[in-house]
Amino acid sequence: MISKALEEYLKTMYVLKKQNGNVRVTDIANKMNCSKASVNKALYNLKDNNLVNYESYGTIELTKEGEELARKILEAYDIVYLFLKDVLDLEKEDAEMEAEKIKSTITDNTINKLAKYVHNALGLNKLDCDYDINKERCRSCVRRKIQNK
Amino acid sequence: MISKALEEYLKTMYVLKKQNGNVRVTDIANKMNCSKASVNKALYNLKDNNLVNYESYGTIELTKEGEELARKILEAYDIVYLFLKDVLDLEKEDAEMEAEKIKSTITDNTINKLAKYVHNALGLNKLDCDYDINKERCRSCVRRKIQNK
DNA sequence: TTATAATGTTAACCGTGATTAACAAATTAA
DNA sequence: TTAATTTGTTAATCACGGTTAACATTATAA
Repeated sequence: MISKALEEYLKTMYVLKKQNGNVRVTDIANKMNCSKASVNKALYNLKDNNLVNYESYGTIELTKEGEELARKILEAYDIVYLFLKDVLDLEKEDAEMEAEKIKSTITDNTINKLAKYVHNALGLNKLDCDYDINKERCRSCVRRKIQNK
Repeated sequence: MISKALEEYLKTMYVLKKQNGNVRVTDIANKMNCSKASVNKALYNLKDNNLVNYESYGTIELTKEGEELARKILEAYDIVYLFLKDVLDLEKEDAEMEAEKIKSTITDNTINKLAKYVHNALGLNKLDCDYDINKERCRSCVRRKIQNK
């Protein structure tokens, strides 16, 4: 089990890869509002956990395992975000911030139950996830999560 | 704003006071599964924040401010717990663990919205019983619900 | 092609929250 | 009342996640 902090780095790398096609220390640092030194540390830590491949000054690549975990983290975020925004009726910005924190603390089981609940509360066709990275992936992952239960 | 770790210590002190009538380093350490040294540190840290009164080898007393914060923390826990257990249908033990973590990360605003939602979803007393940290009504409403289980 | 700029790395450091181990103080039992 | 036990304190240390500042490497523009 890696730390919540490392999960955040991994998630950001995954998103940047989808967005830009590549992943760079500077971009991660900008996105996460931290120093490049911190990113560098995190990078080698994730490498030790077999979640990224990396050599000094080289390209950052998520391993298969790393990608799976990143996707899982994003799915959790999506579900919590949807709940906060569309069920609890939080403002978009608040929902984003809170989802980020909550998704880092709860178990898979809770996420699953929440997904089910969100699905029922909102209706299958209306799963309107406007998480800005990748609408299709996000929507389908939430739907899949829900339908599998 | 004190840290989540310190909030936990404060909460535990409040509960022990209610339970035993007094608060002791050893009891806190046992309840929180940590060393007495850690409790001691936390104690002086809370003292610096005017949340407890304490002198070496003396009795531990929560200040007015400390009691208020402790109550607020417990209220947040109750709301989240109720949601997880009775709305999401988690097992009691899971709901307890998850509520502990979630309540430490979310804002008052989210707690308020969640409280409102839980009240509606479970058909608790009055709709005008808006959750509010300072409203005794609401707290007792939720407490009653929890204790009925 | 070489200076300059951008990018990435490393070392030394900080705060927080935890630990253990040795000690001090207070309480309890003989 | 004194010895033993329990309770509380302190110092030294650790891991983690972060920082800055100096440096190394790579990329880019003249």
